Amino acid sequence: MEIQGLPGRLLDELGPAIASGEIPEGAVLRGEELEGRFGVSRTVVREAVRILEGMRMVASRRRVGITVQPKSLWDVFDPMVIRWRLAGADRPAQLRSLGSLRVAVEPAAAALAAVHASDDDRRELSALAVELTVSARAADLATFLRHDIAFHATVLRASGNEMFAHLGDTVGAVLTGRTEYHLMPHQPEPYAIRLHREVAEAVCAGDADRAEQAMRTIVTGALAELNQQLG
Amino acid sequence: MEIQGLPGRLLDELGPAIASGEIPEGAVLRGEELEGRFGVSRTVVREAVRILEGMRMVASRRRVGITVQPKSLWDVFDPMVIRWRLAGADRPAQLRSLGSLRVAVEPAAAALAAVHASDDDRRELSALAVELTVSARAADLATFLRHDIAFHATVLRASGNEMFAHLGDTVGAVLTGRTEYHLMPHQPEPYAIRLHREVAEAVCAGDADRAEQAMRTIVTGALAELNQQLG
DNA sequence: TCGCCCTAAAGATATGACGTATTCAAGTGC
DNA sequence: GCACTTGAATACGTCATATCTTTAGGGCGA
Repeated sequence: MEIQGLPGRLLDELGPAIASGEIPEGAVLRGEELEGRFGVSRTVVREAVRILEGMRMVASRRRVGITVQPKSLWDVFDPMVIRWRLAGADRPAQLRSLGSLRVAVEPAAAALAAVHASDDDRRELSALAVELTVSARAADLATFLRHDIAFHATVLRASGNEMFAHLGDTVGAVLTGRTEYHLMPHQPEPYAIRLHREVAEAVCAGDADRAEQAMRTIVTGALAELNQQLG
Repeated sequence: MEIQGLPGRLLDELGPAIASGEIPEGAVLRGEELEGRFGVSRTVVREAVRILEGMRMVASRRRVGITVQPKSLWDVFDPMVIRWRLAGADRPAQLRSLGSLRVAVEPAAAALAAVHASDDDRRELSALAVELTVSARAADLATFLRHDIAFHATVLRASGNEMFAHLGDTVGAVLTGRTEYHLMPHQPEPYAIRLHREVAEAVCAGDADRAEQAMRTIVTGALAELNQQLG
């Protein structure tokens, strides 16, 4: 999943630093300076910079250096960018953006899943709904989170739309970030659990409308809770 | 917008070849072979490969070579990947995926735009709706397409959600691809034009529900038409 | 003051050398 | 005959250095 080798480690330094604004938009880095700062060779610096350039976070121009691009140009859908922003000062804004995206996408994915899901998908969804109920009742937040992530990822994957499917990891990151944010205060609400069961049942029954509605209730609720948490 | 220099040109060769399946999933390339095939140095090959690795289209392992990853791992939201797939054999599948994404995202964006749009945004939207009407009546498909792209991009940007905003270019690519696909047959339907005007009016009036509904009608109609075209 | 040209700065590319992980197979022992 | 070990071949990973290309910015002249 991660970029390997020294360029990867350089990215792990530079990416978060840029994403958090520590290296501000418009700042100019020089390749030679980075070589010295991180004690790596030119090759490594250039490959790392190329990757950042690929996500439009920096632009490299002769005679000028490597300039940090304005945020509005970044590939905000790149999983690495999302991870970096969630880990840094941008976390609230990133959670809000992702919250709206979830409200838009997940209900649609649930509706598609009700039509296109394979038998395996439906079985897995039912099983996850049960496990979700169990771990919630046991107040085991860690496994609850794990199953919750798997549940949403399964719905997205079962939609049959590759682009929706790829948001599975992103949604997982949101759920993780959200759980970390309010520091696992209390056990999950029974109402939310019931909605997850309803999504699973509706998908199994092929009822697109009911699946979509139930999922919409889940994600709009999550967004409302998020806005409340963030003020 | 494009990656510059020789690595960029290498990408323009490799990316489409992989995206179209000409270089199939699981295929193994050797760095040295690419040097020879394209007449460039190791430096260039490595930087291009790093970028492809960043989009998870290839993975480079010692003693093995550069292997093409399965499609399911690709960063399907990366603008470059989308462009390559739209240009090649994957175009129908990519258009379908993007169609569903539009149905999910654009109505939500229109609703948000009705609440968050700036005065400039509202003015621009109204102007574009007018120009859309004019160019449609004149059967000027080229400028109609240009205004249509600008219209949808403006709604997405006006939503205030950075992730929605970034889908503007992607939607533009879809509209362009769609126009090319059925070879600009007849002039745009008056009904669709009226819906665009309605979106603009609703956003200006701050009526989120009406904006969302009108936009939903537009994009579901587009998706239905697409499915009909593709069989 | 304006515009052209020159120079130096910094990235872009090429190349040679060495390091290192990984695969595959030969060889050895049981 | 089979399994385990070990070593060599291979292809990427990294570093260092040299040369080319572009271009910002200053200097020069009209």
